[in-house]
Amino acid sequence: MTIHKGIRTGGRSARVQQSIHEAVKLLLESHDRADVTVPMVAQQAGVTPSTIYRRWGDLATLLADVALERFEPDDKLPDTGSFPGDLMAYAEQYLDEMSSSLGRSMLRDVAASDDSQCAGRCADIITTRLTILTDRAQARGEDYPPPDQVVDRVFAPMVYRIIFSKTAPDVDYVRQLVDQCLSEKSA
Amino acid sequence: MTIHKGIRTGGRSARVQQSIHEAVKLLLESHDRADVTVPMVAQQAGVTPSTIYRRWGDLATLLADVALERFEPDDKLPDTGSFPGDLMAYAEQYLDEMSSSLGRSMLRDVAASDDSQCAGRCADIITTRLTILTDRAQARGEDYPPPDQVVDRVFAPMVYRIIFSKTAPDVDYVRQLVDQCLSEKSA
DNA sequence: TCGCTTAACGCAAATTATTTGTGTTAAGGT
DNA sequence: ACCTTAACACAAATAATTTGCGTTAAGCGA
Repeated sequence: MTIHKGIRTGGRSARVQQSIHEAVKLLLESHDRADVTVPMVAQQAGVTPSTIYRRWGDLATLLADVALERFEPDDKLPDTGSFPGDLMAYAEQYLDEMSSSLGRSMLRDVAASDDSQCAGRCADIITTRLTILTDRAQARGEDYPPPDQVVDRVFAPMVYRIIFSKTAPDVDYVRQLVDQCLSEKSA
Repeated sequence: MTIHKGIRTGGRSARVQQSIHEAVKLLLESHDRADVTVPMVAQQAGVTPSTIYRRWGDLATLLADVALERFEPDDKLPDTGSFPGDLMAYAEQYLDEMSSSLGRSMLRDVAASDDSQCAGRCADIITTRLTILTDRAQARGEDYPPPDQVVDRVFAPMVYRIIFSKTAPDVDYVRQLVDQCLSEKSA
């Protein structure tokens, strides 16, 4: 018994949603983000445009939804044996994924989403993953900063520069952020 | 002799641009950002839609352009007599402007802009204003952090929370950011 | 398992937004 | 004052979005 009262999550609906998500991802590889349209996605996915409009409302919402799905991690965070190492590895991986042209536009799509749940979930993903790292640290008996502080000191600056700066941040910059974050009190 | 080679910046062009900007600002007060359209703006401004499409390309670009104009400060930064006071005043003012529903959507519009110059100028405005504050601090003989560090420590977290967090940051949070930023070495 | 209800879809017509071709106006330079 | 042509208005052509309605099948309960 599902919790939802009437909203259908499986069967054909699930297949349609998946094929539309796939279509977006496929089109985004060969086309510029600016010239992919709803009818284009619909044709690629083998559905009618009205299906997409009825479900997502507009292209921006759909793109944000797909981007969010991509942010959802499928791989485990590598355990380097120490919190500083774990954090550095995650931060570098995040930079690598998000500073690319595609990652950048995905970040923009989510940021632009007027649905506050969408952008919120994006932030939740980072916080959740950081909590995994701090849990590990605690289990090891290490000293560590709270996840919120890591967000402020490392990920917020990184995301800010990716979105607003003309030049993408490099690895050295991220290392600096992590080092500075770790050389402080745990509040 | 203007530097531009053929691009017209005055006379009718300037009047049309201004009336379109005014129209956007007016419409954004009574309508939700999601349901203002190009033809709607055109009618309000007394121009034809094709004028807007030819000049800005699409609604998103126009909205980002108008938002950027609004970010451009018309008032002077208040001189409180010390760098900590100046910075706190500016940070609080920024929070006040950007955490409103309108400010939030303006920030999103600029962030979503695929024109890298647009988002870049948004960041430049902050850095430029911070440089004014550090120049004052230097003239007073105060110790102060470099503008880039203030961006990382104060404005990046603030903007990140405004865009991605479900709940807007409050004044206490910003005060904490400023305090923490100032209690560090000037790198 | 078998119906029942209705969410989600396809299809096509109606509406609205965007692009494009052409003529006109006036900004910026000579 | 006189060119050149950027920027605009207008309207026709195209493309995107919305909407009405019939059909399919997901989720639910007997």
